[in-house]
Amino acid sequence: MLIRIETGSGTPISRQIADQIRAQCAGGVLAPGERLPSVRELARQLAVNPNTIQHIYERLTLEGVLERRHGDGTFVATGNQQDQKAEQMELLNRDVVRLVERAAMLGVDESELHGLIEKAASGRRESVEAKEGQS
Amino acid sequence: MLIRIETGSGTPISRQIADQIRAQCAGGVLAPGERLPSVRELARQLAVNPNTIQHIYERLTLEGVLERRHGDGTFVATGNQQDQKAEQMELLNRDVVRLVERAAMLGVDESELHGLIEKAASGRRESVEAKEGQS
Amino acid sequence: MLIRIETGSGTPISRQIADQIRAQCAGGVLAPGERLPSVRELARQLAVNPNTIQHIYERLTLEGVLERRHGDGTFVATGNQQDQKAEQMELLNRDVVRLVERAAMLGVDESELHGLIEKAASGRRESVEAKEGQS
Amino acid sequence: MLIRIETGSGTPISRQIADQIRAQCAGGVLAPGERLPSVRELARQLAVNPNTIQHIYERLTLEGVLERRHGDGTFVATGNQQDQKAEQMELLNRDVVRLVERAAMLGVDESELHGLIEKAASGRRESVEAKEGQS
DNA sequence: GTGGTCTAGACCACT
DNA sequence: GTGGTCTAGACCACT
Repeated sequence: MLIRIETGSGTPISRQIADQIRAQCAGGVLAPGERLPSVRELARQLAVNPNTIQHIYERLTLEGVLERRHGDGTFVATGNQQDQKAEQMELLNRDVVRLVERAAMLGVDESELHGLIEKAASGRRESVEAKEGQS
Repeated sequence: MLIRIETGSGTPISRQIADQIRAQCAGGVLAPGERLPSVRELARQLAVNPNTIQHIYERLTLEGVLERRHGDGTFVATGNQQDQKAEQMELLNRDVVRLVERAAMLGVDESELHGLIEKAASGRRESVEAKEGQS
Repeated sequence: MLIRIETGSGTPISRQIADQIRAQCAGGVLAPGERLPSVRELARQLAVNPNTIQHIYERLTLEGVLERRHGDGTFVATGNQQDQKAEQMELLNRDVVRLVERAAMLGVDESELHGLIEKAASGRRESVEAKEGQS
Repeated sequence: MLIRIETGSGTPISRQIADQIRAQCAGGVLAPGERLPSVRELARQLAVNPNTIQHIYERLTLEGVLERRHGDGTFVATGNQQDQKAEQMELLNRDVVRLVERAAMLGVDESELHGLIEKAASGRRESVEAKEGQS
Protein backbone atom coordinates (compact mmCIF):
# COMPACT_ATOMS: atom_id res chain seq x y z
CA MET A 1 0.00 0.00 0.00
CA LEU A 2 1.28 3.44 -0.93
CA ILE A 3 0.79 6.13 1.71
CA ARG A 4 2.64 9.43 1.83
CA ILE A 5 2.97 11.36 5.05
CA GLU A 6 3.83 15.02 5.06
CA THR A 7 5.18 15.97 8.46
CA GLY A 8 4.92 19.51 9.70
CA SER A 9 1.93 20.24 7.50
CA GLY A 10 -0.36 20.93 10.40
CA THR A 11 -2.65 18.07 9.41
CA PRO A 12 -2.24 15.23 11.94
CA ILE A 13 -0.59 12.19 10.42
CA SER A 14 -3.48 9.96 11.49
CA ARG A 15 -5.82 12.09 9.42
CA GLN A 16 -3.49 12.07 6.46
CA ILE A 17 -3.25 8.29 6.55
CA ALA A 18 -6.99 7.77 7.08
CA ASP A 19 -7.85 10.14 4.23
CA GLN A 20 -5.58 8.29 1.85
CA ILE A 21 -6.92 4.87 2.77
CA ARG A 22 -10.48 6.16 2.44
CA ALA A 23 -9.74 7.61 -0.98
CA GLN A 24 -8.01 4.45 -2.21
CA CYS A 25 -10.92 2.28 -1.06
CA ALA A 26 -13.47 4.58 -2.67
CA GLY A 27 -11.45 4.90 -5.88
CA GLY A 28 -10.80 1.19 -6.23
CA VAL A 29 -7.00 1.38 -5.84
CA LEU A 30 -7.72 -0.89 -2.90
CA ALA A 31 -10.28 -3.47 -4.03
CA PRO A 32 -13.18 -4.69 -1.86
CA GLY A 33 -12.10 -7.69 0.19
CA GLU A 34 -8.40 -6.91 -0.27
CA ARG A 35 -6.22 -7.49 2.79
CA LEU A 36 -4.49 -4.47 4.29
CA PRO A 37 -1.10 -4.64 6.00
CA SER A 38 -1.36 -5.61 9.66
CA VAL A 39 -1.39 -2.85 12.25
CA ARG A 40 2.20 -3.56 13.22
CA GLU A 41 3.41 -3.92 9.65
CA LEU A 42 1.94 -0.63 8.43
CA ALA A 43 3.21 1.10 11.56
CA ARG A 44 6.70 -0.17 10.75
CA GLN A 45 6.44 0.87 7.08
CA LEU A 46 5.33 4.40 7.91
CA ALA A 47 7.51 4.67 11.00
CA VAL A 48 4.62 5.62 13.25
CA ASN A 49 3.38 4.12 16.50
CA PRO A 50 1.26 0.97 16.10
CA ASN A 51 -1.40 2.57 18.28
CA THR A 52 -1.86 5.29 15.69
CA ILE A 53 -2.58 2.72 12.97
CA GLN A 54 -4.81 0.74 15.33
CA HIS A 55 -6.79 3.90 15.91
CA ILE A 56 -7.09 4.63 12.18
CA TYR A 57 -8.18 1.08 11.31
CA GLU A 58 -10.72 1.16 14.13
CA ARG A 59 -12.16 4.43 12.96
CA LEU A 60 -12.39 3.35 9.34
CA THR A 61 -14.08 0.15 10.48
CA LEU A 62 -16.72 2.15 12.35
CA GLU A 63 -17.19 4.20 9.18
CA GLY A 64 -17.77 1.02 7.19
CA VAL A 65 -14.71 1.48 5.00
CA LEU A 66 -12.77 -1.46 6.44
CA GLU A 67 -13.60 -4.79 8.06
CA ARG A 68 -11.58 -6.39 10.82
CA ARG A 69 -11.50 -10.12 11.48
CA HIS A 70 -10.12 -10.88 14.91
CA GLY A 71 -7.00 -12.98 14.74
CA ASP A 72 -7.02 -12.82 10.97
CA GLY A 73 -6.50 -9.32 9.63
CA THR A 74 -7.98 -6.12 8.26
CA PHE A 75 -9.74 -5.98 4.90
CA VAL A 76 -11.39 -3.47 2.58
CA ALA A 77 -15.13 -3.68 3.31
CA THR A 78 -17.28 -5.14 0.56
CA GLY A 79 -20.35 -3.37 -0.73
CA ASN A 80 -21.48 0.26 -0.98
CA GLN A 81 -18.39 1.35 -2.94
CA GLN A 82 -20.72 3.55 -4.96
CA ASP A 83 -21.81 5.56 -1.93
CA GLN A 84 -18.27 5.86 -0.67
CA LYS A 85 -17.02 7.14 -4.00
CA ALA A 86 -19.82 9.71 -4.18
CA GLU A 87 -19.07 10.90 -0.66
CA GLN A 88 -15.36 11.21 -1.37
CA MET A 89 -16.06 13.13 -4.58
CA GLU A 90 -18.20 15.54 -2.61
CA LEU A 91 -15.41 16.11 -0.10
CA LEU A 92 -12.90 16.56 -2.91
CA ASN A 93 -15.13 19.12 -4.55
CA ARG A 94 -15.57 20.99 -1.31
CA ASP A 95 -11.79 21.30 -1.08
CA VAL A 96 -11.62 22.47 -4.69
CA VAL A 97 -14.07 25.25 -3.86
CA ARG A 98 -11.99 26.28 -0.86
CA LEU A 99 -8.82 26.23 -2.92
CA VAL A 100 -10.35 28.46 -5.59
CA GLU A 101 -11.44 30.96 -2.94
CA ARG A 102 -8.04 31.05 -1.30
CA ALA A 103 -6.42 31.50 -4.70
CA ALA A 104 -8.74 34.40 -5.51
CA MET A 105 -7.86 36.12 -2.24
CA LEU A 106 -4.20 35.83 -3.15
CA GLY A 107 -4.90 37.39 -6.53
CA VAL A 108 -4.25 34.09 -8.32
CA ASP A 109 -6.70 33.78 -11.21
CA GLU A 110 -8.22 30.65 -12.68
CA SER A 111 -5.67 30.15 -15.45
CA GLU A 112 -2.75 30.40 -13.02
CA LEU A 113 -4.47 27.84 -10.83
CA HIS A 114 -4.82 25.47 -13.79
CA GLY A 115 -1.08 25.93 -14.31
CA LEU A 116 -0.33 24.93 -10.71
CA ILE A 117 -2.55 21.86 -11.04
CA GLU A 118 -0.81 20.85 -14.24
CA LYS A 119 2.63 21.20 -12.72
CA ALA A 120 1.61 19.19 -9.63
CA ALA A 121 0.03 16.48 -11.78
CA SER A 122 3.08 16.07 -13.99
CA GLY A 123 5.32 16.11 -10.91
CA ARG A 124 3.21 13.34 -9.43
CA ARG A 125 3.37 11.25 -12.60
CA GLU A 126 7.16 11.41 -12.62
CA SER A 127 7.41 10.44 -8.98
CA VAL A 128 5.07 7.48 -9.46
CA GLU A 129 7.01 6.30 -12.52
CA ALA A 130 10.24 6.55 -10.54
CA LYS A 131 8.72 4.37 -7.79
CA GLU A 132 7.51 1.84 -10.30
CA GLY A 133 10.93 1.77 -11.95
CA GLN A 134 12.43 0.83 -8.60
CA SER A 135 10.34 -2.25 -8.02
CA MET B 1 -13.93 42.71 4.66
CA LEU B 2 -15.27 39.48 3.17
CA ILE B 3 -14.67 36.37 5.25
CA ARG B 4 -16.49 33.08 4.77
CA ILE B 5 -16.73 30.58 7.58
CA GLU B 6 -17.50 26.98 6.90
CA THR B 7 -18.76 25.34 10.08
CA GLY B 8 -18.38 21.63 10.55
CA SER B 9 -15.48 21.41 8.13
CA GLY B 10 -13.08 20.19 10.76
CA THR B 11 -10.87 23.26 10.37
CA PRO B 12 -11.30 25.49 13.45
CA ILE B 13 -12.98 28.81 12.68
CA SER B 14 -10.13 30.83 14.16
CA ARG B 15 -7.79 29.23 11.68
CA GLN B 16 -10.19 29.76 8.80
CA ILE B 17 -10.46 33.46 9.62
CA ALA B 18 -6.71 33.96 10.15
CA ASP B 19 -5.91 32.14 6.90
CA GLN B 20 -8.27 34.33 4.93
CA ILE B 21 -6.94 37.58 6.41
CA ARG B 22 -3.39 36.42 5.73
CA ALA B 23 -4.25 35.55 2.13
CA GLN B 24 -6.04 38.83 1.52
CA CYS B 25 -3.12 40.82 2.92
CA ALA B 26 -0.60 38.88 0.87
CA GLY B 27 -2.70 39.07 -2.28
CA GLY B 28 -3.40 42.79 -1.98
CA VAL B 29 -7.17 42.44 -1.57
CA LEU B 30 -6.40 44.20 1.70
CA ALA B 31 -3.89 46.96 0.93
CA PRO B 32 -0.93 47.87 3.19
CA GLY B 33 -2.01 50.47 5.73
CA GLU B 34 -5.72 49.69 5.25
CA ARG B 35 -7.80 49.72 8.42
CA LEU B 36 -9.41 46.47 9.52
CA PRO B 37 -12.77 46.26 11.31
CA SER B 38 -12.52 46.55 15.09
CA VAL B 39 -12.39 43.34 17.11
CA ARG B 40 -16.00 43.82 18.24
CA GLU B 41 -17.26 44.78 14.82
CA LEU B 42 -15.71 41.78 13.06
CA ALA B 43 -16.88 39.48 15.85
CA ARG B 44 -20.41 40.78 15.35
CA GLN B 45 -20.22 40.41 11.57
CA LEU B 46 -19.02 36.81 11.76
CA ALA B 47 -21.08 35.94 14.81
CA VAL B 48 -18.10 34.60 16.72
CA ASN B 49 -16.72 35.34 20.16
CA PRO B 50 -14.79 38.64 20.34
CA ASN B 51 -12.02 36.75 22.18
CA THR B 52 -11.48 34.69 19.06
CA ILE B 53 -10.96 37.80 16.89
CA GLN B 54 -8.77 39.35 19.58
CA HIS B 55 -6.48 36.34 19.49
CA ILE B 56 -6.38 36.27 15.71
CA TYR B 57 -5.41 39.95 15.50
CA GLU B 58 -2.75 39.37 18.15
CA ARG B 59 -1.30 36.45 16.34
CA LEU B 60 -1.27 38.11 12.95
CA THR B 61 0.42 41.12 14.53
CA LEU B 62 3.16 38.87 15.89
CA GLU B 63 3.52 37.39 12.41
CA GLY B 64 3.99 40.88 10.96
CA VAL B 65 0.84 40.68 8.85
CA LEU B 66 -1.05 43.32 10.85
CA GLU B 67 -0.17 46.36 12.95
CA ARG B 68 -2.10 47.52 15.99
CA ARG B 69 -2.10 51.20 16.93
CA HIS B 70 -3.19 51.66 20.51
CA GLY B 71 -6.34 53.76 20.80
CA ASP B 72 -6.71 53.87 17.02
CA GLY B 73 -7.24 50.44 15.45
CA THR B 74 -5.76 47.50 13.55
CA PHE B 75 -4.16 47.95 10.12
CA VAL B 76 -2.57 45.88 7.40
CA ALA B 77 1.18 46.07 8.02
CA THR B 78 3.24 48.02 5.50
CA GLY B 79 6.30 46.58 3.78
CA ASN B 80 7.43 42.99 3.13
CA GLN B 81 4.29 42.20 1.08
CA GLN B 82 6.56 40.38 -1.34
CA ASP B 83 7.74 37.88 1.27
CA GLN B 84 4.24 37.30 2.54
CA LYS B 85 2.88 36.70 -0.92
CA ALA B 86 5.70 34.26 -1.70
CA GLU B 87 5.03 32.38 1.53
CA GLN B 88 1.29 32.19 0.89
CA MET B 89 1.88 31.00 -2.68
CA GLU B 90 4.06 28.23 -1.33
CA LEU B 91 1.32 27.13 1.05
CA LEU B 92 -1.26 27.30 -1.74
CA ASN B 93 0.93 25.21 -3.96
CA ARG B 94 1.45 22.64 -1.24
CA ASP B 95 -2.33 22.27 -1.02
CA VAL B 96 -2.56 21.94 -4.80
CA VAL B 97 -0.10 19.06 -4.68
CA ARG B 98 -2.13 17.36 -1.96
CA LEU B 99 -5.34 17.87 -3.90
CA VAL B 100 -3.85 16.31 -7.02
CA GLU B 101 -2.72 13.28 -5.03
CA ARG B 102 -6.09 12.78 -3.38
CA ALA B 103 -7.79 13.10 -6.76
CA ALA B 104 -5.46 10.50 -8.24
CA MET B 105 -6.24 8.06 -5.43
CA LEU B 106 -9.91 8.54 -6.15
CA GLY B 107 -9.33 7.77 -9.80
CA VAL B 108 -10.02 11.38 -10.83
CA ASP B 109 -7.64 12.36 -13.61
CA GLU B 110 -6.13 15.77 -14.37
CA SER B 111 -8.73 16.83 -16.91
CA GLU B 112 -11.61 16.04 -14.57
CA LEU B 113 -9.86 18.05 -11.90
CA HIS B 114 -9.56 21.03 -14.26
CA GLY B 115 -13.29 20.71 -14.82
CA LEU B 116 -14.00 20.86 -11.08
CA ILE B 117 -11.77 23.94 -10.74
CA GLU B 118 -13.56 25.63 -13.61
CA LYS B 119 -16.97 24.97 -12.14
CA ALA B 120 -15.90 26.22 -8.70
CA ALA B 121 -14.35 29.36 -10.21
CA SER B 122 -17.41 30.26 -12.21
CA GLY B 123 -19.61 29.54 -9.20
CA ARG B 124 -17.47 31.89 -7.16
CA ARG B 125 -17.66 34.66 -9.76
CA GLU B 126 -21.44 34.51 -9.74
CA SER B 127 -21.63 34.60 -5.95
CA VAL B 128 -19.28 37.61 -5.78
CA GLU B 129 -21.23 39.48 -8.43
CA ALA B 130 -24.43 38.83 -6.54
CA LYS B 131 -22.89 40.24 -3.34
CA GLU B 132 -21.62 43.31 -5.17
CA GLY B 133 -25.03 43.89 -6.70
CA GLN B 134 -26.51 43.95 -3.19
CA SER B 135 -24.31 46.70 -1.78
CA MET C 1 -23.58 10.76 35.82
CA LEU C 2 -24.14 7.29 37.25
CA ILE C 3 -22.02 4.56 35.72
CA ARG C 4 -21.40 1.17 37.29
CA ILE C 5 -18.38 -0.87 36.31
CA GLU C 6 -18.23 -4.56 36.99
CA THR C 7 -14.61 -5.68 36.92
CA GLY C 8 -13.74 -9.24 36.10
CA SER C 9 -16.94 -9.77 34.15
CA GLY C 10 -15.17 -10.46 30.87
CA THR C 11 -16.79 -7.44 29.22
CA PRO C 12 -14.18 -4.72 28.73
CA ILE C 13 -14.80 -1.70 30.93
CA SER C 14 -14.80 0.62 27.93
CA ARG C 15 -17.70 -1.33 26.48
CA GLN C 16 -19.55 -1.33 29.77
CA ILE C 17 -19.20 2.43 30.07
CA ALA C 18 -20.10 3.11 26.43
CA ASP C 19 -23.18 0.87 26.65
CA GLN C 20 -24.43 2.68 29.71
CA ILE C 21 -23.91 6.15 28.22
CA ARG C 22 -25.65 5.03 25.02
CA ALA C 23 -28.60 3.65 26.97
CA GLN C 24 -28.91 6.76 29.14
CA CYS C 25 -28.86 9.03 26.07
CA ALA C 26 -31.42 6.91 24.27
CA GLY C 27 -33.62 6.59 27.34
CA GLY C 28 -33.50 10.28 28.19
CA VAL C 29 -31.74 9.90 31.55
CA LEU C 30 -29.18 12.12 29.84
CA ALA C 31 -31.08 14.84 27.98
CA PRO C 32 -30.11 16.12 24.51
CA GLY C 33 -27.66 19.01 24.84
CA GLU C 34 -26.71 18.08 28.39
CA ARG C 35 -23.01 18.45 29.25
CA LEU C 36 -21.14 15.29 30.19
CA PRO C 37 -18.27 15.24 32.68
CA SER C 38 -14.94 16.10 31.07
CA VAL C 39 -12.68 13.27 29.98
CA ARG C 40 -10.38 13.75 32.95
CA GLU C 41 -13.21 14.18 35.42
CA LEU C 42 -15.05 11.01 34.42
CA ALA C 43 -11.75 9.12 34.35
CA ARG C 44 -11.12 10.23 37.93
CA GLN C 45 -14.67 9.33 39.04
CA LEU C 46 -14.50 5.84 37.60
CA ALA C 47 -10.82 5.35 38.42
CA VAL C 48 -9.87 4.47 34.86
CA ASN C 49 -7.28 5.95 32.53
CA PRO C 50 -8.32 9.20 30.82
CA ASN C 51 -7.38 7.65 27.46
CA THR C 52 -10.08 5.06 27.95
CA ILE C 53 -12.74 7.75 28.41
CA GLN C 54 -11.31 9.76 25.50
CA HIS C 55 -11.70 6.67 23.36
CA ILE C 56 -15.28 6.08 24.48
CA TYR C 57 -16.33 9.71 23.93
CA GLU C 58 -14.69 9.66 20.50
CA ARG C 59 -16.49 6.51 19.49
CA LEU C 60 -19.87 7.70 20.70
CA THR C 61 -19.31 10.95 18.82
CA LEU C 62 -18.68 9.01 15.61
CA GLU C 63 -21.88 7.09 16.30
CA GLY C 64 -23.78 10.36 16.64
CA VAL C 65 -24.66 9.83 20.29
CA LEU C 66 -22.45 12.63 21.62
CA GLU C 67 -21.10 15.93 20.33
CA ARG C 68 -17.71 17.35 21.21
CA ARG C 69 -16.89 21.05 21.17
CA HIS C 70 -13.17 21.60 21.16
CA GLY C 71 -12.03 23.56 24.17
CA ASP C 72 -15.53 23.52 25.59
CA GLY C 73 -16.76 20.07 26.46
CA THR C 74 -18.71 16.98 25.51
CA PHE C 75 -22.50 17.03 25.17
CA VAL C 76 -25.39 14.69 24.44
CA ALA C 77 -26.13 15.05 20.73
CA THR C 78 -29.41 16.68 19.83
CA GLY C 79 -31.90 15.09 17.46
CA ASN C 80 -32.71 11.51 16.39
CA GLN C 81 -33.39 10.35 19.96
CA GLN C 82 -36.24 8.32 18.51
CA ASP C 83 -33.94 6.27 16.27
CA GLN C 84 -31.46 5.77 19.06
CA LYS C 85 -34.11 4.53 21.44
CA ALA C 86 -35.45 2.11 18.83
CA GLU C 87 -31.98 0.77 18.16
CA GLN C 88 -31.22 0.32 21.85
CA MET C 89 -34.56 -1.47 22.36
CA GLU C 90 -33.67 -3.85 19.58
CA LEU C 91 -30.30 -4.61 21.18
CA LEU C 92 -31.98 -5.10 24.56
CA ASN C 93 -34.47 -7.48 23.06
CA ARG C 94 -31.70 -9.46 21.36
CA ASP C 95 -30.08 -9.92 24.76
CA VAL C 96 -33.41 -10.99 26.25
CA VAL C 97 -33.69 -13.72 23.61
CA ARG C 98 -30.17 -14.90 24.38
CA LEU C 99 -30.89 -14.93 28.10
CA VAL C 100 -34.02 -17.01 27.61
CA GLU C 101 -32.09 -19.54 25.54
CA ARG C 102 -29.30 -19.83 28.07
CA ALA C 103 -31.85 -20.24 30.83
CA ALA C 104 -33.59 -23.00 28.90
CA MET C 105 -30.30 -24.86 28.45
CA LEU C 106 -29.76 -24.69 32.20
CA GLY C 107 -33.21 -26.11 32.77
CA VAL C 108 -34.51 -22.80 34.13
CA ASP C 109 -38.07 -22.29 32.98
CA GLU C 110 -39.87 -19.04 32.22
CA SER C 111 -41.45 -18.58 35.63
CA GLU C 112 -38.13 -19.03 37.41
CA LEU C 113 -36.64 -16.45 35.06
CA HIS C 114 -39.40 -14.00 35.93
CA GLY C 115 -38.49 -14.59 39.57
CA LEU C 116 -34.83 -13.74 38.92
CA ILE C 117 -35.84 -10.56 37.08
CA GLU C 118 -38.11 -9.55 39.93
CA LYS C 119 -35.40 -10.08 42.52
CA ALA C 120 -32.86 -8.13 40.46
CA ALA C 121 -35.32 -5.29 39.90
CA SER C 122 -36.19 -4.96 43.57
CA GLY C 123 -32.48 -5.18 44.45
CA ARG C 124 -31.79 -2.37 42.03
CA ARG C 125 -34.56 -0.22 43.47
CA GLU C 126 -33.16 -0.56 46.95
CA SER C 127 -29.66 0.29 45.83
CA VAL C 128 -30.87 3.37 43.96
CA GLU C 129 -32.90 4.54 46.95
CA ALA C 130 -29.87 4.07 49.17
CA LYS C 131 -27.78 6.22 46.81
CA GLU C 132 -30.45 8.90 46.73
CA GLY C 133 -30.71 8.81 50.51
CA GLN C 134 -26.99 9.56 50.72
CA SER C 135 -27.10 12.72 48.68
CA MET D 1 -26.40 -31.45 20.10
CA LEU D 2 -28.17 -28.17 19.51
CA ILE D 3 -25.89 -25.11 19.33
CA ARG D 4 -26.93 -21.76 17.91
CA ILE D 5 -24.31 -19.31 16.67
CA GLU D 6 -25.13 -15.68 16.27
CA THR D 7 -22.60 -14.09 13.95
CA GLY D 8 -21.87 -10.42 14.19
CA SER D 9 -23.02 -10.22 17.79
CA GLY D 10 -19.62 -9.16 19.06
CA THR D 11 -19.26 -12.29 21.16
CA PRO D 12 -16.65 -14.59 19.56
CA ILE D 13 -18.12 -17.82 18.22
CA SER D 14 -15.75 -19.96 20.27
CA ARG D 15 -17.09 -18.36 23.41
CA GLN D 16 -20.68 -18.75 22.27
CA ILE D 17 -20.16 -22.46 21.64
CA ALA D 18 -18.28 -23.09 24.89
CA ASP D 19 -20.90 -21.23 26.91
CA GLN D 20 -23.70 -23.28 25.43
CA ILE D 21 -21.95 -26.60 26.02
CA ARG D 22 -21.20 -25.57 29.60
CA ALA D 23 -24.83 -24.56 30.17
CA GLN D 24 -26.20 -27.80 28.68
CA CYS D 25 -23.85 -29.92 30.80
CA ALA D 26 -24.74 -28.00 33.95
CA GLY D 27 -28.46 -28.04 33.19
CA GLY D 28 -28.59 -31.73 32.36
CA VAL D 29 -29.59 -31.27 28.73
CA LEU D 30 -26.34 -33.12 28.16
CA ALA D 31 -26.22 -35.94 30.73
CA PRO D 32 -23.05 -37.03 32.61
CA GLY D 33 -21.18 -39.63 30.56
CA GLU D 34 -22.99 -38.74 27.36
CA ARG D 35 -20.85 -38.75 24.21
CA LEU D 36 -20.31 -35.49 22.38
CA PRO D 37 -19.95 -35.23 18.60
CA SER D 38 -16.35 -35.61 17.39
CA VAL D 39 -14.30 -32.45 16.79
CA ARG D 40 -14.64 -32.85 13.03
CA GLU D 41 -18.32 -33.68 13.15
CA LEU D 42 -19.26 -30.70 15.30
CA ALA D 43 -17.03 -28.41 13.20
CA ARG D 44 -18.88 -29.60 10.09
CA GLN D 45 -22.30 -29.13 11.71
CA LEU D 46 -21.56 -25.59 12.83
CA ALA D 47 -19.47 -24.72 9.78
CA VAL D 48 -16.52 -23.53 11.84
CA ASN D 49 -12.84 -24.41 11.79
CA PRO D 50 -12.07 -27.77 13.48
CA ASN D 51 -9.25 -26.03 15.36
CA THR D 52 -11.85 -23.90 17.10
CA ILE D 53 -13.77 -26.96 18.33
CA GLN D 54 -10.53 -28.65 19.30
CA HIS D 55 -9.62 -25.72 21.55
CA ILE D 56 -13.09 -25.54 23.05
CA TYR D 57 -13.05 -29.25 23.96
CA GLU D 58 -9.56 -28.84 25.43
CA ARG D 59 -10.59 -25.89 27.51
CA LEU D 60 -13.79 -27.49 28.79
CA THR D 61 -11.79 -30.59 29.69
CA LEU D 62 -9.42 -28.48 31.77
CA GLU D 63 -12.45 -26.93 33.45
CA GLY D 64 -13.74 -30.37 34.34
CA VAL D 65 -16.88 -30.04 32.26
CA LEU D 66 -15.85 -32.67 29.68
CA GLU D 67 -13.68 -35.78 29.66
CA ARG D 68 -11.63 -36.95 26.68
CA ARG D 69 -10.88 -40.64 26.26
CA HIS D 70 -7.99 -41.15 23.89
CA GLY D 71 -8.99 -43.14 20.82
CA ASP D 72 -12.61 -43.15 21.91
CA GLY D 73 -14.16 -39.67 22.09
CA THR D 74 -15.26 -36.77 24.21
CA PHE D 75 -17.85 -37.16 26.98
CA VAL D 76 -19.70 -35.09 29.53
CA ALA D 77 -17.73 -35.41 32.76
CA THR D 78 -19.37 -37.38 35.56
CA GLY D 79 -19.76 -35.99 39.06
CA ASN D 80 -19.82 -32.45 40.45
CA GLN D 81 -22.86 -31.50 38.34
CA GLN D 82 -24.18 -29.72 41.39
CA ASP D 83 -21.24 -27.33 41.55
CA GLN D 84 -21.38 -26.66 37.84
CA LYS D 85 -25.05 -25.91 37.91
CA ALA D 86 -24.61 -23.56 40.87
CA GLU D 87 -21.80 -21.75 39.04
CA GLN D 88 -23.81 -21.40 35.85
CA MET D 89 -26.83 -20.15 37.77
CA GLU D 90 -24.64 -17.50 39.34
CA LEU D 91 -23.43 -16.38 35.93
CA LEU D 92 -26.99 -16.34 34.61
CA ASN D 93 -28.14 -14.27 37.52
CA ARG D 94 -25.31 -11.81 37.04
CA ASP D 95 -26.52 -11.31 33.47
CA VAL D 96 -30.08 -10.86 34.69
CA VAL D 97 -28.92 -8.08 37.01
CA ARG D 98 -27.09 -6.38 34.14
CA LEU D 99 -30.13 -6.69 31.91
CA VAL D 100 -32.36 -5.10 34.50
CA GLU D 101 -29.94 -2.17 34.88
CA ARG D 102 -29.66 -1.60 31.15
CA ALA D 103 -33.44 -1.74 30.85
CA ALA D 104 -33.81 0.82 33.64
CA MET D 105 -31.37 3.19 31.91
CA LEU D 106 -33.47 2.90 28.78
CA GLY D 107 -36.58 3.75 30.71
CA VAL D 108 -37.96 0.21 30.38
CA ASP D 109 -39.67 -0.81 33.62
CA GLU D 110 -39.96 -4.23 35.19
CA SER D 111 -43.35 -5.10 33.73
CA GLU D 112 -42.24 -4.26 30.20
CA LEU D 113 -39.20 -6.44 30.74
CA HIS D 114 -41.40 -9.35 31.84
CA GLY D 115 -43.30 -8.84 28.60
CA LEU D 116 -40.12 -9.09 26.53
CA ILE D 117 -39.12 -12.26 28.37
CA GLU D 118 -42.52 -13.79 27.77
CA LYS D 119 -42.43 -13.04 24.07
CA ALA D 120 -38.90 -14.42 23.72
CA ALA D 121 -39.83 -17.58 25.64
CA SER D 122 -42.88 -18.29 23.54
CA GLY D 123 -40.87 -17.56 20.38
CA ARG D 124 -38.29 -20.07 21.54
CA ARG D 125 -40.89 -22.74 22.27
CA GLU D 126 -42.29 -22.44 18.76
CA SER D 127 -38.87 -22.63 17.16
CA VAL D 128 -37.95 -25.75 19.20
CA GLU D 129 -41.23 -27.45 18.32
CA ALA D 130 -40.63 -26.71 14.66
CA LYS D 131 -37.16 -28.28 14.85
CA GLU D 132 -38.51 -31.36 16.62
CA GLY D 133 -41.21 -31.71 14.00
CA GLN D 134 -38.53 -31.84 11.32
CA SER D 135 -36.49 -34.73 12.77
C1' DG E 1 0.68 -13.68 14.11
C1' DT E 2 -3.55 -11.03 14.16
C1' DG E 3 -6.48 -7.62 16.32
C1' DG E 4 -8.46 -5.59 21.21
C1' DT E 5 -7.96 -3.31 25.62
C1' DC E 6 -5.77 -0.57 28.88
C1' DT E 7 -2.32 2.21 31.30
C1' DA E 8 0.95 6.17 31.51
C1' DG E 9 2.28 10.30 30.09
C1' DA E 10 3.73 14.18 26.85
C1' DC E 11 2.54 18.05 24.09
C1' DC E 12 -0.65 20.71 21.34
C1' DA E 13 -4.99 23.42 19.90
C1' DC E 14 -9.19 25.85 21.18
C1' DT E 15 -12.37 28.80 24.18
C1' DG F 1 -9.65 23.88 31.58
C1' DT F 2 -11.34 21.45 27.53
C1' DG F 3 -10.64 18.12 23.88
C1' DG F 4 -6.98 16.03 20.12
C1' DT F 5 -2.81 13.59 18.83
C1' DC F 6 0.90 10.64 19.51
C1' DT F 7 4.31 7.62 21.67
C1' DA F 8 5.54 3.49 24.50
C1' DG F 9 4.54 -0.64 26.13
C1' DA F 10 1.91 -4.50 28.59
C1' DC F 11 -1.27 -8.22 28.41
C1' DC F 12 -5.16 -10.63 26.43
C1' DA F 13 -8.28 -13.05 22.88
C1' DC F 14 -8.84 -15.31 18.45
C1' DT F 15 -7.42 -18.18 14.25
